[in-house]
Amino acid sequence: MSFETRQRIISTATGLFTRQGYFNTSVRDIAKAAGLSTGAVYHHFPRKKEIASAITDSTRDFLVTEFESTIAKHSELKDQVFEIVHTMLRLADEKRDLMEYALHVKHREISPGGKPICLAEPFELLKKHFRRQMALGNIRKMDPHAAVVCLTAMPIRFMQMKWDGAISKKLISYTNDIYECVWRGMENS
Amino acid sequence: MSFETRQRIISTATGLFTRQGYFNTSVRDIAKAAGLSTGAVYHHFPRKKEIASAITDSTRDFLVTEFESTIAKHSELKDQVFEIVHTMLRLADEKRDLMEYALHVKHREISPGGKPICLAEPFELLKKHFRRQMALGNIRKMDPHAAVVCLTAMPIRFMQMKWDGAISKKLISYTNDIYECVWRGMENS
DNA sequence: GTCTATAATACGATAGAC
DNA sequence: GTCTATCGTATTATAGAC
Repeated sequence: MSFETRQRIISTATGLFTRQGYFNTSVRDIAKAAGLSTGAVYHHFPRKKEIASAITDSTRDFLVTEFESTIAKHSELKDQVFEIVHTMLRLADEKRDLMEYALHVKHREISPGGKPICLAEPFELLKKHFRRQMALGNIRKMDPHAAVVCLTAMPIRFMQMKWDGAISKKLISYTNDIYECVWRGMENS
Repeated sequence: MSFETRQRIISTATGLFTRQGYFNTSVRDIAKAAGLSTGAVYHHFPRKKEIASAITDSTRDFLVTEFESTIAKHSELKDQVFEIVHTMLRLADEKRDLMEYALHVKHREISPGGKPICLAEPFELLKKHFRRQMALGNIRKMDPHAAVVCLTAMPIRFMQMKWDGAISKKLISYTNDIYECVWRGMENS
């Protein structure tokens, strides 16, 4: 099945989908950019939609692993919060295609009923963690949804603004400002 | 030019674009849903893209007016912040199509170089206001971008989650939780 | 201003040779 | 596994009657 070819198709498509959108990218575009013919692409993926699904799956898995190891780095919640904010911004700077695909591509338009990556496993992972911390009294009492959104909303909005061209600086340079807002928003004081 | 017909095309298209996406909506779809023929639609709009532009323009104007009057309601910043959060959530509940179009439709995919509505005039309006408040010492010193994102990120993320089906309750019911996080994040204490 | 009919094109997907 | 060639279809947009 030529694993490398399949992988090249995936990474080529990720770039094209995020840069020009799923619907503005034809299978011909992907094939040409990957140095293949349309026939070859269709040999690896029965449908265009399946290429998008493959990207979604690998992105989701990557983010779950990344979040798990980020949380494991510290024992104090305060430090974990800083580290999560930092990681999200760093990934947006370093793996732009991957993060933009996860957050910006409208999966619902591609396959009806499809949930965005950020609301699936990676989001649930964080929600569970903060529910425990809330029970322990380490953050204020509030709706569990609100706690996770308090943590992720600012990093995500900054990413979206960066991708939309409203920010030119590296996102990582906003780490402290964002962390301060986030932590003050949830700390139990 | 039959103003009502033009208006019916716009509101019909807004619903279709937000529900099934710009690229999954054909001009035939719009015409049929509006009770017209494709020829009639093309009489009012030379290109499909222009329909999207017309929606964008009216949405932007609406939001600017809405934000201006919301800020004018109170003199205390604290109250203004609550009111803005409340207004954003209320609009998302009451004018879903309009808000979802403003925030969820990927304008960049429709016309290259197009900025999202939320980053244009409405966003700039809030940024100017908070820059003044920061100079007056009413909120903590931080990057002006960060201050506005601190205010808008949580309401916007909640909207996106609602539209993606992750939330079923009315958004307005989260007003207090969101306001607490936002205000604690920016207050000068 | 609205209709029907159709032109022109691009796309997803397939067939069959190599 | 990869290629070229092509089918069938859907889409944007136009032409011309009413």
